[in-house]
Amino acid sequence: MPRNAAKPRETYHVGNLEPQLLIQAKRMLEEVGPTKISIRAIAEQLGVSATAVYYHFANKDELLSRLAATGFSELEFVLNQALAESTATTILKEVSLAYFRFAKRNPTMYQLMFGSEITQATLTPELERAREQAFQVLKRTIAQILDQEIHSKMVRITALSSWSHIHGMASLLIHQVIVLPETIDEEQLVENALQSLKHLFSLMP
Amino acid sequence: MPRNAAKPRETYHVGNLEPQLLIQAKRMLEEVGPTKISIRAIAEQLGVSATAVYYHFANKDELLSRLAATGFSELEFVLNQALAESTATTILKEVSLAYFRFAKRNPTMYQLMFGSEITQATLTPELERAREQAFQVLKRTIAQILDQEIHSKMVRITALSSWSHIHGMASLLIHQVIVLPETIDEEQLVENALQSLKHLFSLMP
DNA sequence: ACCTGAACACCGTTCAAGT
DNA sequence: ACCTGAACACCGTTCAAGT
Repeated sequence: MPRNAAKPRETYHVGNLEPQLLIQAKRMLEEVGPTKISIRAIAEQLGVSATAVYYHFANKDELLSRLAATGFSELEFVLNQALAESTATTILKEVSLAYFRFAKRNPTMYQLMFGSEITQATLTPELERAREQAFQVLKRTIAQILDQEIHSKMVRITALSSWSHIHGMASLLIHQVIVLPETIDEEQLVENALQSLKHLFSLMP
Repeated sequence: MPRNAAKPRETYHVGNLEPQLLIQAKRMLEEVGPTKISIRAIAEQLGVSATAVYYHFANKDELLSRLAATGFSELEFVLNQALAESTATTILKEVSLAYFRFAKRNPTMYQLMFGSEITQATLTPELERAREQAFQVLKRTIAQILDQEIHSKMVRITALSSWSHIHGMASLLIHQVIVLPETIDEEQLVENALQSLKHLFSLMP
């Protein structure tokens, strides 16, 4: 018995199967997580044979890469939004908070985007572009704060370092390596994380 | 044909299968990565039936958890070593560097330790303890720098934040989200990452 | 151009049975 | 106490064939 009611089609041809596969894949990702997502199950849920998938995607890796790419586009969007709405003094906190919120609200997608399921062997150009564009927003943010050229080495390493910080927090929380009380205020948490590091570094040479 | 020559035993009984399974699992982890590790293959390589594994481990999750726990113990060890060998002015850099090096030298183990393969459903007490002990070293490091009680809230959030930073860097590099030149000096990289954040935060309110 | 069915080589896990 | 064999319900992927 299938875990989900198959919806049998009347027509042999589906029409626009490709986008439907991505939509269903996303749904399944949210339900079962990045490790248990399955091509056969996705196909079955759409009432289509498993092999139909292979007409539209080279393999599972490519489908997942395409899916992850949409995640990076969404992330880029929310970061750009935060950047646009922030003032000079709050810019780092606002962008970091937007990043953190995206991760917390889309944990399975975030795991897919940064996890081991997507091998770099099959890295789609589309995925690499989407990733790079999201990182660009972080670079713009940092360039603005530092008041330096976006292509400078200084901006690059600082953006990388700042990205690491917020990505690390998101990652540790999502994987439950650290557990915080349910009631915690996300804004306070990000603010505290930034301030505590500021203080720590002020003590260093 | 098996991908690895099975070594048939003469005796029915193996003796100490449990540790051997963990050793072989580690070997396989390093060869094929955390997503492709397989109980059947591990058993076959030891010349033992796949079901023998289930006498020693409840399931795959438990085996992987036990394996990950050894990773956290090793990490704890190298962190402690760095902490012991560092001076007051270099302590943060030294511990961060030790952490970063562990991740770079054991990428598949690191992926397993922080990835999606281990569900929190089957989180072994052993794994939780090992994790917590590694984190304790980071806390001790921070407590020393801040010159505060190790159990204070301030130490906790700062250690968490600092851990996020270095874990984020390791994670982004291992997953090839960012690619650095082969020739890069790890010590310089960590130093630059710390310094760039110090400067960034100095510009914030 | 787009999809199916059968087949292959894998999985993790169970259960009764063997030593 | 420790291990095996057969069986079940899954996978991803290929290939020839159908519409």
